[in-house]
Amino acid sequence: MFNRMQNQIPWWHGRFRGGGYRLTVARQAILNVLGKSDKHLSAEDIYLAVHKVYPAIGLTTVYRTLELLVQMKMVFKFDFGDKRARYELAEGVQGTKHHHHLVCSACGRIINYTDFIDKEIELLNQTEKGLQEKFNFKITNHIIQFYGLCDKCQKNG
Amino acid sequence: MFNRMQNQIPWWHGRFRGGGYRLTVARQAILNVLGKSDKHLSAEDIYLAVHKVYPAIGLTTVYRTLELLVQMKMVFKFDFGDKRARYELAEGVQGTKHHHHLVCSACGRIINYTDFIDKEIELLNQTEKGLQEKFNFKITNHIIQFYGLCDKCQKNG
DNA sequence: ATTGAATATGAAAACCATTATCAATAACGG
DNA sequence: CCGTTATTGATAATGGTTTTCATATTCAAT
Repeated sequence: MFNRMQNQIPWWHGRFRGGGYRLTVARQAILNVLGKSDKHLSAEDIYLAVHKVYPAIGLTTVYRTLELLVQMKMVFKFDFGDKRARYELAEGVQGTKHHHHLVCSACGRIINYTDFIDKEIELLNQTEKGLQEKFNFKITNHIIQFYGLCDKCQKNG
Repeated sequence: MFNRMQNQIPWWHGRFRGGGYRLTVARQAILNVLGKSDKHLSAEDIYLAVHKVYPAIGLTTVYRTLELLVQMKMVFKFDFGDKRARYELAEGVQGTKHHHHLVCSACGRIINYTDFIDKEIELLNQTEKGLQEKFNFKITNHIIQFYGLCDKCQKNG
């Protein structure tokens, strides 16, 4: 019973070993950061958070690991138009819910919303099916995003 | 009747002068390129096309002009995930139809589609209204895009 | 536990689309 | 035609992301 937490194999162990990848300190640290955050972290955000616990882990490794995690479909990569990529745990991983984003063009604030999602998904599925048939395109993913001004920026603008 | 084409004031004349902007050779050349192309040009694509006719026009001017045109809402700027921005004439300008994009992740091919658009627009409008009310967000625009593999890349993959 | 082979990492340099700088040029109202 | 002021081009700078390459780590086999 003692030492249970430390020695327990984390849920992602199989995902790595199964894919032929090694389970390194850096990769676990990065996944931990992503798992604890409420999202939209840039590579540098993640680097800084990881750096507090493991100062030896470099920014290059963060980039490389994120690329790997995206490829493994454990992480989603987003572009909110502010020149830096943003990352968050993929839907389903660690109970992450499907959601879309609302981005303030002025201050960069990002709101996750899950409202109206059901209808969106439904339409998306229909459209995907239609597009697959018409263009013989095998659709793997989609992006839906809204841009605008948040309440604060409307007042200050 | 003679010289009619050359001397006619182009449709965009008023848009510039009305906004306090000058109607320069570079700006007209860039608009011409955008108007003749069937879309998704990068800044460099545009620069090269313009360069054939006006070798003196530099890449910097192309970037600056595109920025201006986007701000004037005459041009849309897109990101298809290949590190370079893409531009096309805005909806309504020169009869451009509203459409969305289907992007091949493998070869970068982009297909415009107008099918299913009506339902998409309808849903988007509903969602926008809902989001405005719930989050007090003033929505200005949206992005909807599908990614996948085109028929060729499915075979070669 | 130790070892060896292959993967993963860090520091630094390279990349490359886009922006900023600044002196020279062009647009256009008068 | 002139003068004012926006616009431009060459060049340098920026900054997030990738490459490079020598070193360190993982982990299966011993």
